[in-house]
Amino acid sequence: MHEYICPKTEPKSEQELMQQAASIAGLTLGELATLNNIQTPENFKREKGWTGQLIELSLGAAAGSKSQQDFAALGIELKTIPIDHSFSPLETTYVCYAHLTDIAGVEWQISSVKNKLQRVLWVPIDGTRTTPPKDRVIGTPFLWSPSAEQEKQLKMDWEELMDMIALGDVESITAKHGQFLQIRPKAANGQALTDAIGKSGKVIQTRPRGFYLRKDFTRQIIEQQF
DNA sequence: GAGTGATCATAA
DNA sequence: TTATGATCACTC
Repeated sequence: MHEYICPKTEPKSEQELMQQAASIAGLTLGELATLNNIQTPENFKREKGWTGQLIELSLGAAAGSKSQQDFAALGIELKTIPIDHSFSPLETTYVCYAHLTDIAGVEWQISSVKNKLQRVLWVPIDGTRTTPPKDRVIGTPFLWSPSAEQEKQLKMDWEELMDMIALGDVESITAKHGQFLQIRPKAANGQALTDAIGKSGKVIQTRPRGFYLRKDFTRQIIEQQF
């Protein structure tokens, strides 16, 4: 176990990334923030993505919003996941933005959902709401790839949801669809609109959506680690 | 209490 | 506006 040192560049190998990841396990978010010279918010009512960005910074991920994996050169995506004391996920996990137009011919194999989830470095973090951010403890990060069974489950949900979008049924999709992968609104507020396919192929305006992993799915991933 | 739908910050 | 990082908070 080596001591945590702020990265200056992106990790060049999986081994380098994993060693860096292991070095933050056991630290609190407050300690890690201090080591990186940033302030820890009192709560996440406003800066909801703060944890994820702190971990990205700590592991040397290139900043910015790119529709690529966090460590593109290594083909690895970074995700933090809030868990309780029984290692159970407290929140669903955002995967990616859902495109609602020009989706004809898009297949699972080339979908951004599969692309993002191919190899994920999960960083479990104690996310009990009663624990202030600075006292939340980082767990042991681990690398995961979907098993054949898990990928099949995701593919089925994805195909069902994409079919509905393609057929102009976006507006009837709710978070109840999909057993493991769901679609929910993803926007700055309820007023945001984007183009989508409507009935009879007409272009309509609707609220932007994103793909999310249900807690049942992420719980499987975490459990298979222990 | 769980889960869905709503919302916050930031970059390009 | 799209997309990244997610959690909040209301309803059931």
